[in-house]
Amino acid sequence: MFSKTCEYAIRAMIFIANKSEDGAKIGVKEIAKGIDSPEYFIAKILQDLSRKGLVQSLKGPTGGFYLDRKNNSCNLADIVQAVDGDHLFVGCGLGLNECSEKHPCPLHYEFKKIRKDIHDLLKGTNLVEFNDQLEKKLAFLKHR
Amino acid sequence: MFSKTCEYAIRAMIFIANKSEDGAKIGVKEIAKGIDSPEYFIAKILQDLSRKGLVQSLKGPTGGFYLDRKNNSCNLADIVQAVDGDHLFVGCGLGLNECSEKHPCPLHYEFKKIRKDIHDLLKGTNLVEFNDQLEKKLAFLKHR
DNA sequence: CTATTAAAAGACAAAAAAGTATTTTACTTT
DNA sequence: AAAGTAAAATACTTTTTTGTCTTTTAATAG
Repeated sequence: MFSKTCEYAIRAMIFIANKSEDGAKIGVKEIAKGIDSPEYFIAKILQDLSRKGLVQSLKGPTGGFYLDRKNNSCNLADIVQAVDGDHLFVGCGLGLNECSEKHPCPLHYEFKKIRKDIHDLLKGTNLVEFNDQLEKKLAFLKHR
Repeated sequence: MFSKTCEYAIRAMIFIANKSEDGAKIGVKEIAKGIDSPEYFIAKILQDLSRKGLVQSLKGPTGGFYLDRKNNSCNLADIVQAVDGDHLFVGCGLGLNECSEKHPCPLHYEFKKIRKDIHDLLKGTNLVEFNDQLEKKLAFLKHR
């Protein structure tokens, strides 16, 4: 569904949203531990998201990653879009690059609905939405 | 959603189902042309599906790929399962390998529904189902 | 101002996926 | 039986994805 990069990105963003509620900044090491991801890899991913403005960062001591007001209202579709592009949302399920209403693949209309459901779900899901569940340990971002 | 291999596999299987309605056998070249795929690549994919019994094949002159009665009732989920495994149907959307009702990722329940929809759609879609549309050129398996 | 800290940038490496080519095997037609 | 055909098997190459490491830049604390 998502690329590995994108999976890590979503988990990291939820993690940061959760940990930086009070304006704190979170370092790469803590994030990597918190979501069970390779440290250098998630660093690279976050740098990319930072360049794209989905997350804020600050260098130096007490530095780290955090979200500003705008980032907080970011939804999961924004992250997927930034990392994997819109392929999942608009691409042909069978890989035809000319698939359209005028020239549909056999599954065009069926997939349209699925893709819409996925997009609606992600678009309607805000980063901060999980803070409660995470705190109460009703949901998890790592393996155990 | 699917791997490239799986996309080609589905398109090829639908193509074969369509072309071998009357028991004819279809060669790799014709298939590759019919679905706009790399010839050697689709050959390899079909050999794999043949080994797994999802498609029949015969060597030599007048040889090629075709479907027997059983294969005809094969649905798209069977193909996806054979090529990509069950990852799409049962895996965690965020890549946690220990994701479960007892230890859910934040999106576990939402994804559960999506995955079920995808599975139901594929499971409920038979190969031969598209013969009509394809013949009437209401649906296509290649780029133009 | 200096030392330290942490992200940014960019180069590198490994693994997996995608794609190609060659040789072997099996079947048919003559 | 021999020649020709088409899939099977297998080896190989390229590209993409995933993951790691080193150097540079920017911020802060002392």
